[in-house]
Amino acid sequence: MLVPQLRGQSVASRSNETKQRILNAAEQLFAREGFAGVTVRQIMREAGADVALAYYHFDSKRDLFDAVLMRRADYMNDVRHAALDAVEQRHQDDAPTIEEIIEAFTTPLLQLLAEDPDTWRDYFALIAQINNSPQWGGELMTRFFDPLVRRFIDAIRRALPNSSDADLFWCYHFLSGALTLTFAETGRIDNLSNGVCDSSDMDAINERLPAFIAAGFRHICKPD
Amino acid sequence: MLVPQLRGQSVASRSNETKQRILNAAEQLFAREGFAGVTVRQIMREAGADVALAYYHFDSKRDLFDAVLMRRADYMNDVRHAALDAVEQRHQDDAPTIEEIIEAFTTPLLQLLAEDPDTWRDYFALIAQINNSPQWGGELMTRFFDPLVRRFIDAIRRALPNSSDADLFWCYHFLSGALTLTFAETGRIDNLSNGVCDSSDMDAINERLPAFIAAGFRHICKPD
DNA sequence: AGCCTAATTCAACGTCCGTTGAAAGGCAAA
DNA sequence: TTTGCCTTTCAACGGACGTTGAATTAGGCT
Repeated sequence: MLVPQLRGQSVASRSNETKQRILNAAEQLFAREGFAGVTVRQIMREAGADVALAYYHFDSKRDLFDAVLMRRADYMNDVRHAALDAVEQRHQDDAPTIEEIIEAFTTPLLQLLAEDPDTWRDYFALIAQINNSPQWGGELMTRFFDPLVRRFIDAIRRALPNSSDADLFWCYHFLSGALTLTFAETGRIDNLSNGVCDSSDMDAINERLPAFIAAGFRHICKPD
Repeated sequence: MLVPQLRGQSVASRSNETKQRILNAAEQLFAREGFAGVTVRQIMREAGADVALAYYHFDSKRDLFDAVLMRRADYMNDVRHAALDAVEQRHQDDAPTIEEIIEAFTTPLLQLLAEDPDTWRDYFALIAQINNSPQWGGELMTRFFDPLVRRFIDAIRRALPNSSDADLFWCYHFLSGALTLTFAETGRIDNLSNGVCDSSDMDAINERLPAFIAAGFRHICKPD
């Protein structure tokens, strides 16, 4: 099948562009106010398009919400899988340290932020809200992130042999809470510290979060 | 001024009872669906009272939301202040360990859950959502919890002398994320672990969370 | 040119929203 | 019994909600 030469802009790409504009507007607004706090009309006003167009490109408000999540989930998972690949590549004979594994879980997020701050800031804020919501947390986090998370926990299990599953899962849960709050950039730490700390200071986070978490794992996950 | 003998139920106490019924319904619903995900009509249906009554007892939906938060915040802060008092009482001459301080921050929450599970479960879920929301996180957490949190950080500072403020605030931030997610009981860890772990298993949390966090503090907050 | 399909606009649907003013009920004081 | 205050009900307001069907536009194909 031949791909036709496109003069100017094809219909399909025009459609995809508006779809992305809608997703961008939705991502930003959902991140700030949550699913219920945003109306389809607001989103389409922000996207500069007619309300009905939302329902041409997506089945429903809920479907649009899922599409916002889905759009970046695969890429984010790929980046983190690649980081863990690199660690395992480096340690084909010996075992990596937990620090290296945790860093493979966290530093890709910092890289994404460095590449395209505005985009990923909103996405991470959205993930934080979902992770902490009884409504979405159980289902959506599981759906989008379980395979990656399981692989990381397996890697940590090998780095801390004979740890119990319960210890590993609980420690991952603590990691998950610390990580999502930190990347949500709610402004909380800025207020609490009277400006000593800056939510968006990624170097400060990179210097502390992986080491903090690794120390916690090390302390809890010991051979039975 | 004389307090009149009340035959049956006084007007004032009748009023306070419905007010509490409204707050209970609001707490439960806000915890599950967030501020915007709940309507005043839903709340009043759940509370078994007329819609307009919400606006007799509270100024607005937002005011009701604040009242839900405020109702338990003072008591919760008192319990945690008392726990830290006890630690400082025990260590008037020597310094307490970080473990003891962190436990004074976390175990009161477990006690509240043991006393009245249904009530506090919803409240903690609500706090978790607020803490992770860009909309509320900065302002509300600061308003309700800053004095207590500052006192705890001061105590940790004395237990880990010469730590930098930035280290202390960041480590507290990680604690905050881990703690609020853990007490939110979203069901996430149950799914992830295929039932190995149980969100509501407070013993499992008590055995791991304080030790995990203390190890993190110890590792990061070292003399300059 | 004319057709076909995909993309977009327009106008509207029924429903529910947060909120309010006025009326009704209940109970203590006089 | 009447008065007066506190609490609760009733009915409604204007507006915004999620969603839809039909009409319009735009662009590639023959």
